[in-house]
Amino acid sequence: MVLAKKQINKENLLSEGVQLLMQQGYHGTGLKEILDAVQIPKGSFYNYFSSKESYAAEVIQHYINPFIEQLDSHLQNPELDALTALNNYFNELIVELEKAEFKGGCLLGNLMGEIGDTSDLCQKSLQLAVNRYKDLLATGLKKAQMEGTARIDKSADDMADLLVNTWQGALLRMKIEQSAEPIKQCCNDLLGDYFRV
Amino acid sequence: MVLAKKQINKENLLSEGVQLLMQQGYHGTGLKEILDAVQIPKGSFYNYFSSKESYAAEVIQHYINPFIEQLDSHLQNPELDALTALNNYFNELIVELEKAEFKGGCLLGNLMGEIGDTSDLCQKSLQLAVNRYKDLLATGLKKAQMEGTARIDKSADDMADLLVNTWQGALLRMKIEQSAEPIKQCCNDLLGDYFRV
DNA sequence: TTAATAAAAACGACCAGTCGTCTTTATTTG
DNA sequence: CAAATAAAGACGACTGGTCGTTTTTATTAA
Repeated sequence: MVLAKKQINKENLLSEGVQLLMQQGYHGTGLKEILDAVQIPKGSFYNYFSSKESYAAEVIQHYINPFIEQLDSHLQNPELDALTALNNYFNELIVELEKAEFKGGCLLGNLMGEIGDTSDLCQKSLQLAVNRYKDLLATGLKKAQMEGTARIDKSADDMADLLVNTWQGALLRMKIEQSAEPIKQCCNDLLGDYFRV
Repeated sequence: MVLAKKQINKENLLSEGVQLLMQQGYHGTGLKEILDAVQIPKGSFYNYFSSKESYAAEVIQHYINPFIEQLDSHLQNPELDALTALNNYFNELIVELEKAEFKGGCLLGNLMGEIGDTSDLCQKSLQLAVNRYKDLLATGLKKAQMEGTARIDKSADDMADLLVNTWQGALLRMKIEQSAEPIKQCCNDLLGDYFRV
């Protein structure tokens, strides 16, 4: 009961952190703003997290998990080949980003740029999150290779890296152009062309 | 004399801003830190700039100019074909980034992620800077197409977009991996493979 | 002397983090 | 089982310090 409430509070803090840190950045978001949003007193924050920095490190993991699950469920679909599944997954992301009117983008990309080389704690969390995500993409691409839809003269891991990086860069462009064109072009160029046999 | 000094002060503020904003971000850098570094009193800042935001917008332009000049001089080299010139230019960048031990990365990428969708002023400045840079890349790729080294079934402009975006994403990865491998792979995959005939 | 520029001082708002205190739960003792 | 004690959690007020910006004073140039 009490333990449950603590879990809920922590979960709420993490969820709100995902939104606020993604939209306003690490230094652009004060603890007060987060705590007000979830109605938790200032003094209670440090019962849940040891510092703002370690909080952000946890927010990063909390952010990436749903994406991994979503991507995985697409890849698990037995009716689709892996390359189509990847395409469908990214198209879903694009719809979401259009719905959000291109605000925020990706928490990982934003924090990599802002504090990726200044906060040790967050750097490690970002490494872990990005690599977990990249590995799943590589698994999908490997499957596409075995299905004969993806080229085999490049390793699935290298293609996954390229896809992650281009996607991140395209999200940055999306933010300043306020347009879905960069992220659509990313999918067309890589999934629709370069990765194909 | 006075006008000249004012110009020098402003120039120093912009140069220092490039370094600090790139390494610590917009919200992570206080005006005091910048002013202390160039030894200009805090009260004098608003004699040079109307706000921190408009200052950052000017810093962005001040940042990109040398890159455009550097890239342009490579492309102007009459002894090299354009694709080789582009490769040489990016290899120079990689050397610089290794020398800096992967700290900072690119001011444009970092600020796109942090404030690219929250500051109108900086968003416009980022648009201008990125597009000026991208257009020059497209010019180089167009030249490579005419020289027969780059594929012509994709427009030079689209390839330039892809190159900019992948480069930006690779820089983010570089920051958290503390390695030049992502940016090297970007060059290998695009300039060394995908863009070639 | 007047106008323009520079810089000092001060502004309220906000920052991450800590404090002592109070309440609730867990453990020990009779 | 109950009472006493200990530990843990929750909490708002407050810390010193910094934020970007404005107002006021001092200096310079015309």
